[in-house]
Amino acid sequence: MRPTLDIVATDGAARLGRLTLAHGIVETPAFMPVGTYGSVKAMTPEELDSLGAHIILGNTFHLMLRPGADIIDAHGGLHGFMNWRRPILTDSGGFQVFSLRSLRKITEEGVRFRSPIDGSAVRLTPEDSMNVQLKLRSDIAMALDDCTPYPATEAEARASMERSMRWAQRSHVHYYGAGLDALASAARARPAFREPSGETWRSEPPGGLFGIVQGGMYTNLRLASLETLLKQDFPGFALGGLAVGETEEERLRVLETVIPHMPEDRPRYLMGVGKPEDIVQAVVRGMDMFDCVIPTRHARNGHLFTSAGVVNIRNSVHQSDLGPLDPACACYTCRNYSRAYLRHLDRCNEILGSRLNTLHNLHFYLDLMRSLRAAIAEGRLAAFAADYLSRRQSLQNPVA
RNA sequence: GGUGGGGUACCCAAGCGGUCAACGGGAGCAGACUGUAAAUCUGCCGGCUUACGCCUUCGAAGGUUCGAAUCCUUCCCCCACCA
Repeated sequence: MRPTLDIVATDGAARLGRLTLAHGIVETPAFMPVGTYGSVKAMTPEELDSLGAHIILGNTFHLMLRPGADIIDAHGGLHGFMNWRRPILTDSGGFQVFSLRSLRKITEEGVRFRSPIDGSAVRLTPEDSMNVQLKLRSDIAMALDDCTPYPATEAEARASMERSMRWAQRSHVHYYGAGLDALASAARARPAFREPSGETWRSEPPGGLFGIVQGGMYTNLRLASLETLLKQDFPGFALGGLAVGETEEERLRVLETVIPHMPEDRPRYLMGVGKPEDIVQAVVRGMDMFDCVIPTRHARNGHLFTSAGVVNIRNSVHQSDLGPLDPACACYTCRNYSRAYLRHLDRCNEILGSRLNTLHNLHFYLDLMRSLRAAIAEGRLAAFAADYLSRRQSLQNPVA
């Protein structure tokens, strides 16, 4: 099913939308928790659902290496494999081109990696990535891109971007050509996955492919990249290669340059971003979708987001604090446990600590998205954002 | 009572004449983390000091030596086995 976006309301450049996907509707602006290995670390699907997650991420590269696309395919796709019935977006492996750059070599054909698991040689071409994503049957697949590192010279950024554009075209041709049709009919012919409980269910066929704008911090390259992608019929567009070390000013300049040229009727996805204030800044400028490991990873590292700023629950000041993490928070963790207990769990390396912290941080992020959507619906986003950003600012630089 | 093995910083533990304020772990304290090789990583971790550096440490007390955590003597503790 092709992803389609209905704009419900706008407020300045910001949009409130309903993104219809094969496995359900996603209200935008949306935050997508990251579940690299077919699991949003420490969370069950039921918990994600109760937190209000409408869509989550999976990763092509890592799932291809382990357990392999065929095992997931045999479960009717990633949905059946991980028991998550709502939409899934899969990253193409493009981020691993960036994050695993010490283990890979780029050629025109694609990327050759040394597997981070066992060191063996792994090939990932745009066609390989599409084949895997089709087998995962994600609602949204991403084109294989070359995520440009920062800093990069203009020549480097241009070469990288142009390669991403050639790969995007190959991704599109393969995904919508032989791939999608073949997979869709193969999926229809295969018996439904039978769960251990006895319940059977058939996952929907793959959904659609998003293109990814690259070009580093060079606005001319960014615009050229978008222009190239627009020549093909992508149902959505992403901005990649951001939040890789650049300044906020540079990132916002790229957003403000590119967004006005993006199709209004297609979802806009800012990949890998970010901190709560980064998301607010991007929503104000017209972005619809976000993902980031920060809420989940930071949770496991004791770094918790609250209405009064960031709390490092490992710090000794919380040792005997009987109060909740955030009195203003309605999440399960804040309603039931003291800071002293959360610190204790962290210090003892108890799994429950990771779970309660993750529950809280994801609640914080998803609640922020609900607030942003409400503000857009009510036409008061500018005031909401100004207030939010100034409050965050003052929390980071307290006036002693 | 006898024989053997030990006592090192908050804990465990290496070191066995100088390059030792003393390897490693752990604990403790702080920091980092943005499409997850991350329940990870980094720094500090005897005292004073921003640092250079200085001072006090390796069961206790003596001794040998230019120099001792390291060698010798005595003593005090702990462990194992034997009586």
